[in-house]
Amino acid sequence: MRASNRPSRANNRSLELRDAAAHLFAHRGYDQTTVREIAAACGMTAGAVYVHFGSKHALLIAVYGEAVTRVTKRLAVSIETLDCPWQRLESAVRAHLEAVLQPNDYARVMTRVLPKDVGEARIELIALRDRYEALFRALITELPLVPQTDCGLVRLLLLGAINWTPFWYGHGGATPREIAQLTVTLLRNGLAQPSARAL
Amino acid sequence: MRASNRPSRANNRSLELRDAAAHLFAHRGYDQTTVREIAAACGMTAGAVYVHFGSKHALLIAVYGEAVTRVTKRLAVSIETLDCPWQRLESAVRAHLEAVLQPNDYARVMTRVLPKDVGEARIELIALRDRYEALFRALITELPLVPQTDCGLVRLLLLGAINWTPFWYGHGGATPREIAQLTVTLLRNGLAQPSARAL
DNA sequence: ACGTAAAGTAAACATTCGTTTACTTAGTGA
DNA sequence: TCACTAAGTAAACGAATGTTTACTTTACGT
Repeated sequence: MRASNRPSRANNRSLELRDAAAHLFAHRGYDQTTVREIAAACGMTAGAVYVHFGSKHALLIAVYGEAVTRVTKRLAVSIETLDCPWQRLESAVRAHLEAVLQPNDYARVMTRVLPKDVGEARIELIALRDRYEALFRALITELPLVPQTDCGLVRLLLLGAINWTPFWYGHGGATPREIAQLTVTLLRNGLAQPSARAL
Repeated sequence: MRASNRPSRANNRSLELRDAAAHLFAHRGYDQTTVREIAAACGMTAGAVYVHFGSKHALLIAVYGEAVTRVTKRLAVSIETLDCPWQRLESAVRAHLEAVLQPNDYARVMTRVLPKDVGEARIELIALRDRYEALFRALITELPLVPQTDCGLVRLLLLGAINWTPFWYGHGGATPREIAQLTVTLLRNGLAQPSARAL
């Protein structure tokens, strides 16, 4: 009746494998990471990976799913106490940036491996990502924008700007907080000198 | 003395190869494209590719260089008759988007294959890309922005937003012209209702 | 007419990769 | 104790890849 310390057998090495895969996918990309490397990172043989995951694709989907779950949770927490729509968006952008830019293996996979590059697993990855982007859709819908603004287009431009950050972060010198501030200020007020502001 | 119709020998199949490589790199990515496919697209054998290019990496660098040259030229033409800094930027963004979004093999390579994914050729690709991004640096420097704006950061966010467009273009329904308009309007005036505008 | 050198072929080379197979180990429940 | 099953290993498989080699073709200069 010792159900609590039972998992001596179910010593889930699956999670260990998933973490190792996340680390390698994030740092070297999906194609450049081999199953043997993932296994070796856990002190195992390549064959043993297939006891836990049916294929390399299945491993990627597991990593990607966990990434979306984690960053979704983090984002939800960061905005739950805020009321102002602009503040909520800025906080969400900042949470996203911190997740993506800090050496966070799971979050990095979301921007590092592109759904287009993984063939069969494409559909499942896109579904996972859509679930996440819906959060931003909601935040943007809340904003008091000038009439007839294309909210969908705004969301896509915003996500593009922040999804691209991993490719230059570090060379700019700006922190995630500063990037988030400028991004949302830009979205709200623009950058033109007030005297030169026009339609 | 028939120097004009001489090139029956120098029938530059190198360019033919480069074009085929551009097409395949743009549509399937660098890793997923094989040397044999590129050769077959020109009705050749894989071995013949190495008569013209020393390696697959060299072929990529040739494609990438040509891409930068073409899009640079196109961008320069699009802004040469304009004076207003905001109009110049909008025209440049539009030219960039049209190049990247239309089925233009060379321009697509610039956003489809990421320098990080190609190992040794990384340095040369980054140098080529920097040359292009310097054009945007100049356009942004011309803008009458609110004081103490981080122009570098603005440039990176802008390029991120438009570099990411290939991943969603077509699902949004917007044309390159509309995307460019919204992008620069956003950069200039922001999107908040005038009544709610604040620092 | 002839030698040369570029252009191209066919085939093999040497890896590398994802995956499978046959076998071993060890903890568990009855 | 004993059969059962999950976990893991070692090795091989089969396909694909970038690249090289040896050989052939062909157009041009002299």
